[in-house]
Amino acid sequence: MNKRRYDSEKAKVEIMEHAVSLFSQKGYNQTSVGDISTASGYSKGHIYYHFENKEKLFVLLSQQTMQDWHNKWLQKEITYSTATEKLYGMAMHVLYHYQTPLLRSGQELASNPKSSPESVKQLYNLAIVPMGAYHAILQEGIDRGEFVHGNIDEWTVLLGTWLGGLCQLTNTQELKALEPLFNQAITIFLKEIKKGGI
Amino acid sequence: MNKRRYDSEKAKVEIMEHAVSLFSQKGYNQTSVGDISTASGYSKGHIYYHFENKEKLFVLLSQQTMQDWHNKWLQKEITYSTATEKLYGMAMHVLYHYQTPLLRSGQELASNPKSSPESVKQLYNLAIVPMGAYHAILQEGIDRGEFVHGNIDEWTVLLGTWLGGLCQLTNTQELKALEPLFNQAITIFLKEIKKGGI
DNA sequence: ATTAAATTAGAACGACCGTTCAAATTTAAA
DNA sequence: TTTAAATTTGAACGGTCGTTCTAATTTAAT
Repeated sequence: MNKRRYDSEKAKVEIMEHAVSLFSQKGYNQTSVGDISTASGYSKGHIYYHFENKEKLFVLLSQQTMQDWHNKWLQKEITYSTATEKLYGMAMHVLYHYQTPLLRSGQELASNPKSSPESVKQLYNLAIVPMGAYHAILQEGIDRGEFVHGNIDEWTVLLGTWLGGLCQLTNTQELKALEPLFNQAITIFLKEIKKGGI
Repeated sequence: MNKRRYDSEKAKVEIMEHAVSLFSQKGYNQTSVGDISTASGYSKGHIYYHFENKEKLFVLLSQQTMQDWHNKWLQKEITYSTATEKLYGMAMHVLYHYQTPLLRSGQELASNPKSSPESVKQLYNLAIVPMGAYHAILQEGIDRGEFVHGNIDEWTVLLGTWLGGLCQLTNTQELKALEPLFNQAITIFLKEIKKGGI
């Protein structure tokens, strides 16, 4: 056994990893700082050395997770050539990479009157990220002549809520089994917006 | 001031009303029995005279709320003559009467490992009620020749998740403003299932 | 080698929460 | 009127949790 050396950054990363996992599994309120301490192997005091409080830690984790999701999408996006393909690709990206349980924990925090308004605001702002991605695809489809001209903002919300609703199924069903459902949603949605009829 | 008389049933009802309101506003974990006691004006001890514990109280409230929603729908349903009309009517019924905040609190309870498995099961069973209502409309549409023959179970899930996703918007937006969105979702969905093309 | 800063641990605190319990009050039956 | 049951209260308990604080340990600079 080597002599232990402090590596504060490694500790911070490990704490964050375990915290994400616990918040996703148990929700915000039911995950205690003690839980994170036990899981990560670092003391409670040490967690407060790295993070101001539990709330700020959670917000940071949520933002990072959402950023991660978006970055992965931007990488995958360039492998598709049409907006139609991108919609199907996005459905799979949401199904497999959208961290539904973590984001739902955010609703727990946001619905608590004791939470700081700033944190609540930051969590609500997270919803803008996926909506922006959907909007970009739809805009591209219109520009490329794949999709008809229509109320793009309304389309964005409709698509976003549908994918968001479908994501709730990931609690109780296997991801693989949900693929046809996600694809079918895109197919139906495309009938509305795609140029050239059925 | 009349001499006060015990009216246990009235007390029970009042406690339940305030509990529903609080669970909806603040979520399950963030609503304490003390909160319900203060709001209803009955002591904590009295709440436990009527209900075994907080968890059972919440499950009862959820079941009653869902039952209520369904009964109201059954009454309204008979005012529509076609399955197509019923779909639009159902969208409005969901928008205005589905108690999204309360039901979301159920996810809080269900995601807590300390919750009794029986309660969790009962909460999950609640989702069957609206799905059953959607299924009935789709079945009727097919039987009446309004809708094409298709995978009715898949349709049910797709419709249910879409309406469920749209309901999340009720947190941040006025109900009235959401009407066009709900209607548009039905319109798009109908393009997929309605007989006779576009 | 000395020293100041960075890092980590763990005890302790104060607050809150779900639940229990014994006692007080009211009701209804005898 | 007496008595037992139903109803209601409020104090109390045991537990948990977020946070703070002090002290110990390690690191890096002098």
